[in-house]
Order: sequence, then C-alpha cells, then structure tokens
Amino acid sequence: MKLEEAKIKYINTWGSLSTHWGVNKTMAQVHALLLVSESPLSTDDIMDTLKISRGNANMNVRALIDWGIVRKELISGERKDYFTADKDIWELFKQITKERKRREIEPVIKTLEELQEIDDDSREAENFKKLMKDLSSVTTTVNGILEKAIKADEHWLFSNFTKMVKK
Amino acid sequence: MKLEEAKIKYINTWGSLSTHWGVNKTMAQVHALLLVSESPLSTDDIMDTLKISRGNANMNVRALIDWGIVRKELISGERKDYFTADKDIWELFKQITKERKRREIEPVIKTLEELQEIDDDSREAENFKKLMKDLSSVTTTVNGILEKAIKADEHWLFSNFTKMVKK
DNA sequence: TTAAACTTTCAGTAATTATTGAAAGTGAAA
DNA sequence: TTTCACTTTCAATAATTACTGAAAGTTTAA
Repeated sequence: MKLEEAKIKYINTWGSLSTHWGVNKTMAQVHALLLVSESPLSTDDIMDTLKISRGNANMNVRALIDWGIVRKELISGERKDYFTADKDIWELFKQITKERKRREIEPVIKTLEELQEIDDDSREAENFKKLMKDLSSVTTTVNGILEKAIKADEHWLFSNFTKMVKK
Repeated sequence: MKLEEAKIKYINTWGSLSTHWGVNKTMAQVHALLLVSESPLSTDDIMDTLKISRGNANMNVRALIDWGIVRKELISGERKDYFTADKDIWELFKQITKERKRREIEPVIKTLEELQEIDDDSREAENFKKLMKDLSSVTTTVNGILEKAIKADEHWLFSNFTKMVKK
C-alpha cells in the first residue's frame, strides 16, 4: 500500500465507523485528515481534500475545537486560520473520554437518581426502584473508572490493566 | 412522581440518549419498556404502548434479540410471542459491551494493523506508521480491558476499580 | 387439508439529520 | 473609511435513516 492511499483509507474508515458512535461522518473525517497531516491545514485545504462546502468544513472544525481535539494554529504572515490535531493519542483518548462522560454519562446518572424518588411502596414500585438503583450503580462505577483514566498519565492504563488482564 | 410517570420518563430518557450511541430511538425505547415491565409483553403490547407500527415493533425486537439483551418467552396456552428483557443489569452491561466490542472495536484494530503495512520509509511514512501504531496500542489495550470485564463476575468491576479509583 | 392466528418482509413514505452556498459579519491593511 | 480577505451563519435542499401498513409467509389447531 502506498502512503497516500493509506491516509485516504484511514480517513474513510474513521468516517464510516463514526456512525456507531453518534458522531457525524464529516466530523470524523476532518479529524482524521488533520491527524494524518504533517502540517496545519486551512479551511480551503479541508474543503478541497474532502470535497465539502465551506459551511460544512467550518461547522465541523468548530465542533472538533469544541470537543477539545483540534486547535487553531496561527501561521505568521498568513491571514487564514490553520487547524491541527494533536498527535498524542493517549491525550486524544482522554479528551474524548472526558467529553463523552460529561455529555452522555453524567446526565444519565442525574436522571436515574431522580427516577428513584417515587413515593410509592407497592411491590411493583419497589422493583422499579431496584432497577433504577442497579442501573445507577453500574453507571456510577463506570463513570468513576473513566474519571480515573482521564486524570491518569500515559502509562497508567497500560500498567494497571495489563496486570489485571493477565491475572 | 407516580410510578407510571416514572416508567414513561425512563423509556423516553433512554430513547433520547440512544442517538449518542448510534442506536435508534425506538430500539432503545422497546428495550426500556421490556426492562420496566413486570411480565413479558407481546408485539401488540409494545405497539400500543409506544404507538408504533407492527413492522417497526417487530424489527426492533428482532434487533434486540440479535444483541442478546431481549429474549422470546413462551407463555403456555398463548400462540403469540412474548418478549422480556433480563433484569440483571450487570449481565446487560456485559452483553452490550461484548457486542459493541465485537462490532465496533475489533474491526478498527484490524484496519489499523493493515494500515501499518505500507512499504515506504520516508519520514512522513514513518510518522504515519507511528500514528497508526499509537492508535492501535490504545485501542488494543481498551479492548483487552473490556474483554476482561466481560468475563468477570458481578463484583469484579466494583472491587477492582473501587480500589483503583480511591488510590 | 384448511383456516385462523400470528410473524415477517419490504416498497413507499415520513422524519430526521447533514450539507450547500450565498449573504452577512469581522477585522486588518491601505 | 473603504476595501479586501477571510469567517460565520442559516434558510433551502439533499441525503440518510426510520417507520408504516399491507401483503406474503409461517405455524398450529381442528
């Protein structure tokens, strides 16, 4: 496989996987493109490479910045904005985990707690409360693990879990 | 809050969260409905409660069975199929993890490995290979952890991680 | 067998989500 | 202050995805 071919394949693979994760295709492709680029790219570069409109490129770059996984890079002597994605994959993983946790898991925990506050002690209601409690418990534990992972340094995941997995 | 109200809120909450996870709304709602139901439900029950068509109900129940989180339950003396969701949340979590791992993570690992096989040793190509290697490494580690979680018993997650989180 | 009770499929349609492109906005240089 | 180079917004439209409902298929009981 040739390098350029591999880059394109990577960008497309990422794009098609994105749907499984509730992320739009273009957003994933823009991120992949910036990740494999040696130097920062302008909106025009992104538009040309991915064959998308200015509005779409702008919107998705914006979303990626919002997720904290793409940065605006100033290039001296240039008026255009240039963008880049950090090449540190561990940092990327932590950042994505942090955002998903905040956007998706924490609201669930909040809702599940609210749902336990029902003023009814029939057997049926008790079953329901037990269910919410169990859901809450698993979710909270997962949330705690992710919290720990976010704060950990690069080797924590490897060392701790490699050990655990081998047990 | 009244019990019925709480049940409906739970079903709707689940439905609206589902989009973040690449799962369709109805599928999540059907699962939530079966989870909060005391006894197995028929396709007609699901149709009536969620106000959806027979085709839609059938399709989504089928998908849930395919995910291994809903079962067909035979009720003696009835010709209709009845469906139920297991109330053991830890099992549910493991089952979902198992399926997502198989459907989403494992194909990524495979692709990332393929992408490292480029016959080019320019600096640029080396950078690309390094990137794929790093992505592969984080993904493989996460995959290993999940593998362990799937095989673990109910208290493994809690005991192991509670310790770790408190560190 | 046949018929009734039920399940599945799928073409057409609806609903949702993403994209375009042109116009408005912004700010720096002249 | 005007113009130029760029960024942002957003209404219209396209593309995708989900849903309906009726017809075809299947199973069971008589």
